[in-house]
Amino acid sequence: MKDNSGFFQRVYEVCRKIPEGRVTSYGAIAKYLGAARSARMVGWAMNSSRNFEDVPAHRVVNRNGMLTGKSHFGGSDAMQQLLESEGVSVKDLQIQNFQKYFWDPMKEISE
DNA sequence: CCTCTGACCGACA
DNA sequence: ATGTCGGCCAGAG
Repeated sequence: MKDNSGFFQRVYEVCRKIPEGRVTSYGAIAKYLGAARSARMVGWAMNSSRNFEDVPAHRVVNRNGMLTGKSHFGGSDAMQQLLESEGVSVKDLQIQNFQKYFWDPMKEISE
């Protein structure tokens, strides 16, 4: 529904819709975009997202609730700190009650 | 222009 | 249950 023909732009859009204190997985976003097998690119899109501050990549983790991309946040626990700051419990790069904080774009975003 | 890799996920042995 | 492999799109060399 946008002239953004790029796959990345769609990922950014969904990420921006992620509510504060909520997290989602790469696969969920990819699935929402209709490319569950392209989950790898979702994470990669996030890498490029560092050019766009509007994209909270720290709210995006892998399917296990693990902060796999934490290493890309400057090498520090910035990602974990951000999540905890939003009320998300994180232990050793792993989100506690991940299912509870999980935010599914497919369910929340119904267009 | 061609090749390879990348913050993943799911299937198969 | 654990380990390995393939797959998708896009950008960099």
